[in-house]
Formats: sequence, structure tokens, C-alpha cells
Amino acid sequence: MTDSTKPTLLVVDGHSLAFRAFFALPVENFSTSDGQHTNAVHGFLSMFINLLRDEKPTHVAVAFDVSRESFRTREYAEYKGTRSETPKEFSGQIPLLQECLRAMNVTVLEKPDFEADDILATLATRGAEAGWNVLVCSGDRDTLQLVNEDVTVLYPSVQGVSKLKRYDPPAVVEKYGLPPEMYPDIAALVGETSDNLPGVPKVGEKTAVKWLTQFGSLDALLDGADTIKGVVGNNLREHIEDVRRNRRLNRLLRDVELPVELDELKREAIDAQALRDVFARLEFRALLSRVLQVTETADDDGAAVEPAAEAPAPTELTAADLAAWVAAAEGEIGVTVVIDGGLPTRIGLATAQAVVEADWRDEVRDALSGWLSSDAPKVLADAKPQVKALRRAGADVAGLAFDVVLGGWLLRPSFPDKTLANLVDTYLQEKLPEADPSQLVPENEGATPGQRSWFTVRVATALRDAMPEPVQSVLVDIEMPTLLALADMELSGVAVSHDKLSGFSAELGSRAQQLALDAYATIGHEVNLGSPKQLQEVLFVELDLPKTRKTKTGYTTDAGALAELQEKADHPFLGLLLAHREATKLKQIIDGLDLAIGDDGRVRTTYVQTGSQTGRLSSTDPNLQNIPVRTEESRRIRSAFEVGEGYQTLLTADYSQIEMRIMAHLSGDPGLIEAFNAGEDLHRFVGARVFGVTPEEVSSEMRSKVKAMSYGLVYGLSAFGLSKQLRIEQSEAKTLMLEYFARFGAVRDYLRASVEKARVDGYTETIFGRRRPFPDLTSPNRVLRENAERAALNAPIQGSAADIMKIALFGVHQDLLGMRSRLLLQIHDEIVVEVAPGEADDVERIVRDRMAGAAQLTVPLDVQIGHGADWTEAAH
DNA sequence: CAGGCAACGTA
DNA sequence: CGTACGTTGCCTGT
Repeated sequence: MTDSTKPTLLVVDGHSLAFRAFFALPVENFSTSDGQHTNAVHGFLSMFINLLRDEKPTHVAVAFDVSRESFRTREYAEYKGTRSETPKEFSGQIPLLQECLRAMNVTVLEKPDFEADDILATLATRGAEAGWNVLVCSGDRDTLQLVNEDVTVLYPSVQGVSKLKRYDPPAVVEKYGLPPEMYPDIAALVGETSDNLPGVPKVGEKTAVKWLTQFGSLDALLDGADTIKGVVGNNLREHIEDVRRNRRLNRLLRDVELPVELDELKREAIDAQALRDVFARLEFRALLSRVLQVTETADDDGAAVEPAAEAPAPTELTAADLAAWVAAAEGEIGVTVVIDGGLPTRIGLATAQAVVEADWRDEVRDALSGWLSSDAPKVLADAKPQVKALRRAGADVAGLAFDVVLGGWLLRPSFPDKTLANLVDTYLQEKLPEADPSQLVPENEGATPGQRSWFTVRVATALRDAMPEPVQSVLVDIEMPTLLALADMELSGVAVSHDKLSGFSAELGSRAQQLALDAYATIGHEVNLGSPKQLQEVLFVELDLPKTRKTKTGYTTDAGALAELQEKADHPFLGLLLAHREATKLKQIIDGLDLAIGDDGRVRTTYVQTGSQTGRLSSTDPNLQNIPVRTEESRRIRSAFEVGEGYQTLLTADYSQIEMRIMAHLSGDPGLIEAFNAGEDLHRFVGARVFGVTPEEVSSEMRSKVKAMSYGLVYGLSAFGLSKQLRIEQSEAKTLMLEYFARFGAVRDYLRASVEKARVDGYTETIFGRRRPFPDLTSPNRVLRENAERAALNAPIQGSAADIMKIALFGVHQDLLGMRSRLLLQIHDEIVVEVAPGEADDVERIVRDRMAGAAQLTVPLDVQIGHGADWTEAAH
């Protein structure tokens, strides 16, 4: 604890902490619309604000390195020599950070020829001499040598910049077993890779501490080096000069001449206007109020900042009073349902002004059911599980106006704002009270359901302010109704036959076993066929087969590479391995699925509505969007998905070539549009154009080439990739692309323009206004940039397809409301419906109308529909 | 025991 | 050097 009567000096290593923030924060979430990266600035300031708030220093300074050259590099040219070039994306942020700090009237110090840590050491020493409390915040462990009774080091933990570990003398002793002033002795012996200071080989922290404890000091140890036995003793003697050099270099200077006196570091009121200006340029919205909260402002017209609001105490209401309360409440009502075992146990409602709660009982349900199922606007955080619980309890829900978790995702699809607590943090800069899960009897009570509703309502307001109109429309018009459809689909589940699965599993099991034995026979011993590492040993060492493509950990043994190996140097082991892989993979999928079958014979997945960056859904526990289909055999798994008891048939409906149709629409390419309007086989039509023949003359080889080309386009395929995919020469792939674009030039123009627009705007947009940010499009790093370009090219197409399917999905859901038939599955461009007896014709008409009518494009949306007793049958 | 990696299933 | 996902088993490090 710091003595509160004394001044507290906080000195911070700006460079090292900003650098940590740079790597800790995903750059895609911290960039301005013109592409300036701001993650280091944001991360540093966020941490710095927390420090000001928590430590309440009276005096503050932030030190920076001027360059990599210092007196240390002059003494030892290799110092920090292994560090790779500082990324430009980082160094460009330092002036911006300094500008922010100056606007906050924080003293920024830098001195040529010295490192930031020397400035910290000097200030810390002077502060301690003056009898102050000193806090040193740095990402460099060498600052631990500064720790004493008056000086505490705050060191960022591995988890990130936000968590700082406090090192006072006892903490250093606990961590290293030696007092702080001896830390550099340990470091000198061990060495510091990041500074390119080699230590004594084979000596780690343990040995160093043991020696230093034994000899009492580094000098005594080096003097007595002859007495140390063994390899490490030799190593020490051979590297004694390295150790001395390390120790010279890691000693921080405590008497650097600085242009300021301690008193001048006193915290001053910030220049709010200047801060607003620079934050506006950096597009920091939330940060400003956080700064204003922890600092005085010298701004005349600056409104006083309210401290974070405290949630009102909840009022416990009876069922009847609850009904009266919702009837009287104005505007949106926040709703939070506490769930246990899939059923509601408690409900909390709130407006921005009032908070009410009740245990969930039948009376409560009956009192609220009218309101819950009405259009009265409701705001929730992660509504789907709550809607499901309410429906299980016999209460229907409508009037979902806003789900803040979906809103946060739409605004920043890559940001992990997946809980109310995250959102409260990000958009309100407040803390949602949370019970400490590590304690059996929590010290802090978490927010009650009513209070969570209160936070939800306020987050919704903040999100709306931050959300461009088109994005709000995606939320309200697409995502919210989709949510209701998904809730019902998850509740329904899909019937899966355990008998079909277990029979198939056993068959595959014995086949896999036999294949394994055969495989062992070809190489003369057993090997774990599931271990890529052991396989590499067999393939490339024992059998000495040609090396395949490299992976991070060796050479790939994936199916493609093994097939190539077979062509080059066939060995019976390869075919058996591939067959074994196929059998075990299928068995694994089957067994996983079998395990997921519930008591009622149905499998229930969870659709993650925020599960992708493009707008698609994802499916988990189990994933029903990747059930095999490609091979005849694998379709036996789909055959186990059956129509449920009391239903007549399964109906599948899928969009044919929806992404190419969207491409035609977005590019306006006359050839492609004609292809779709002609109603002819797309790839045949395109093939005819590309190869200059009639559609009848398009061979299957030609067709598969243009098909690969067309699909590849949507993913940003290169000539190289195309040649690999089609196993043709790169030159031929290039010619194919040129021919393709010669006939369908508008496609290329569109793709180019689309990426260019994303570069300028900083984001892509779907037909319906869903956005995805792409800060890396301006990255100087070629790999990052080109990856972003391909993703940016794909995002509007994949995303628009996802939008269209969602619109169709909730349309079908709504139309089926009065019927017994129900939606079961969505697999990106396909839906599966369980059709009740007598409803087949109506259902087919509904599905066709809703899917084909989901969007008005310049080309028709073609829908293929099939029926059957199981999923395989229905797919025809 | 968690987490990274390779491999592979889908659209 | 083709986008978007989730799951599995192996293996390594804490």
C-alpha cells in the first residue's frame, strides 16, 4: 500500500507498453476509416487511464526511446541486434500517442543516447530520494532492479497490457528468490534473448539463483567460478566476460540529466479541446469520456462528467404488479431471464429509470404472456437462449427490438464483445458487477437480472448512437427475426437414427482396423496412423519418399499431398493410409453425432448467430453444417437424418449458385446476367463463351475448368491457385483467366473496384448494408494486405448470400407459424423442413416463394426443392 | 490440463 | 499463392 500522505510519482515506459498493446490488440478493431492503425495508442491509453484511476498518482511522466541507438549499442554493437525491424504500423503510432499525452498535459520525456528505462530509473531514484512513493510501469524486466521500499514496479502480465503485476521487494523475492537489486545479476547470467545478450549456456533462472544465493553476490560468484564443477562450471568460466558485459549493459542509469524537475511532473488539467481533436482524428469515441472521468479538465465549456452510474436497486414485484408495470412503462423494456436447466427461474425487467424483478412462476408467466408475445419493444442481451427458455415454459416472445450482443457483433464482427459485461465495458465504459466465480460465497454480488436489463437498455442506446443506419436496419429487419426462427429450429432438433449410425460405425470400425493392420504389414511395424509426426518418420525417413509441402512442424501428410506422392512414387502404405483416414474420419463424425442424439431421438445444434465475420451462421454442439455429402458412402450419414414421428416427409431446398448470381448482380456483367436469364447450365454457358464453342460442344473437362474458375473468383483465386486446383500449368491457368475476363470483363472490373472502395471506406458492405471492416487493406505488409484483399473481395458476396438466406429463413418461419410443419436446419444455402401430413404442397409453395423472393436481383434466384423420408432422399 | 497444430468435414 | 466455419486427435508445454 502506498502512503497516501506522500506524493506519488508514476513513471511509464511508453515504448515498451505501447509495443505490448500493439501485439495484444487486434489491429482490425483499432484502425481509423482512412486506415491509420491505432491499436497501440488505444491499448496504451486504456491502460494508462486505468493507472491514473487506480493509483491516483500526483505526478506523472512517460518516457520514450528516441531510437535504437544508445550508449549501449556503442559499447556492444549487437545489443538488441536480433530484434527485427520495428513494424511501421507500430512506429507510426508513437507520435500520435505522444500527441495524446501532451493533450492530457502529461510530461513526455525522451533523450538521445539513452533508453526510456534510464529515464525511469533516474526519476524513480530522485522520487525515492525525495521521500515519495514511486510507481514504475514498464514492460522491461530490467526495471525490477529499481524496486525498493519506495519504488514499486508494475509489470504487464502475459495475458495483456490491462493486467499489471505489482513488484514490491517481497514480490520480487517471491518470484526470483533474491532481492530486487540482485535481479540484474540473475539476468546477466541467464542472458536476454530479446536484447541479444547471450548468457551462460545451460544456465537458467534456477541455477543463477542457486549460485547467487550460495556466493552472496555476482562478484563473489565470478571470483569463485573455478570452484564450480561440471559442464555448467566450464560454461560459466568460458562466458565470464559475457556475464560482465551483460551486467554492465543491464545496469540502468540513475543520473541521466533531464530537462525537468520532479515538481514539474505534477498532474495538470488536461486540454480537453486538444484531446477531443486528436481523439476525433483517431476515431476514439469511448476513450474520451474515460479520460475525462479520471482527469480534471481545463475546458471551459466541457460538461462535467458524471461518475459511472450505479444500477438502481431492483424492486420485487408480484405477478399482477409486474403486468401493471410493463403496461405503464414507456418505451423499450430491457428483459433478462435467468435460466436453470433450460427453464426460466427468474425474470428482471428495466427501463433506464426503474428496475423490477420476480421469480418465474406460472402466475408470472400468465401475467406477462400477453406482453411478452406482443409487439411491445423488448431489448435483450443474447436473446436466443432466453427466448428458448421462455418457450419451453410456455411463453411466446415477440417484439424483439434489439439484441445488444448481435448489435455489438454487427458493429464490429471481429471483436469479442460477446457478453453483456464486454458491451458495458466497451460502450458505457462502466463495469457490470459480476460475482467472483472463484469464490464459493462470492464477496461481490453480481448484477441482478433486473440490473442486467437496466445495463442492457443503456447499452442499446449507446449502440444505436454508434451504429450507421444501414447496419441498424440489418439488425432490426434481418437479425432479430432470424433469431426467433433459430430459437424454434434449435428447440425442434432433427430426428437421427441411432440404429443406422451404429451399424455404419461398426462397419467402419472393423474396416479401419483391417486397413491399419494391412498398412503396418507394408512397413513392417505398427505406427499411430493418426499421428502426423509418426507418419512423417515413416514416409520421409523409413520409406524415403519425396518430401511434401512444408508445414510449421515438418512436412504435410494431408490427403492432397499423399495422392501426389502416389503418382511420384507409389507405395502400398499410401493407399492404405488414405483409406484408413477416410474410414476413421467418417466413424469419428458418426460417433460424435450418435452421442448427440437426445432421449427423444433428436439432435439439437446451437446456431451461433455471431459466429462469422461475413454474416453467415455457424453451428456447434454438434456442428450440423458440415455433415458429409460428397461421396456415396458418406451420404449414408445423411440418410440417418430422418423425418420425425408424426411427420410426413423432409423437404430440402437450396439456392443454386447463389454466390455467382450475386456476382452477376453486383458486377452487372451482361454475359453473366444473360447466362442466368437463359436458364441454361451456368458452367456450360460460361464454358461456351470462354472457349468459343457452342454450349453442346463444351466438354466435361472444359466445364470443370470454368466451374473452378468461377468459384475461385469468389474467393480471390490466383493463377497459381487455379493451376494447382486444376493440376494444369500456371501458364494455362493464366490463359484461362485472361480468356474468362475477356468475355466477362465486368466481373473483373467489379472485383477490382470493390476492393478499392473497401480500401477507401475501410469496410465492405453487402447488398443489405451489413458491414465488415478491413483495416489491413492499407497494410504495408504484403501478406496481410493480400489476405485482406481476398477476404474483402469475398465478404460482400458471401455476406449478401447470408443476408438473402436469413431473409428467406425467417420468411418461411413466419409463414409456417399457423402450421405444424417446421424448419429444422440451415446449411448456408440450404434449408431442411419437416413437413406435417397434408401440408406438403403449401410448404413447398411457401419455401419456394420465400426463398426466390428474398431479394430482387438482376438475375432470378433459382431454388431446388426435394422431398424424402431422409436427408439423402430429400436431396434429389 | 490447456492450447497449438494438422487434418478434414461443410457451403 | 482460395473465402467462411467447427471438431477431432496428437503433442507439447505449464
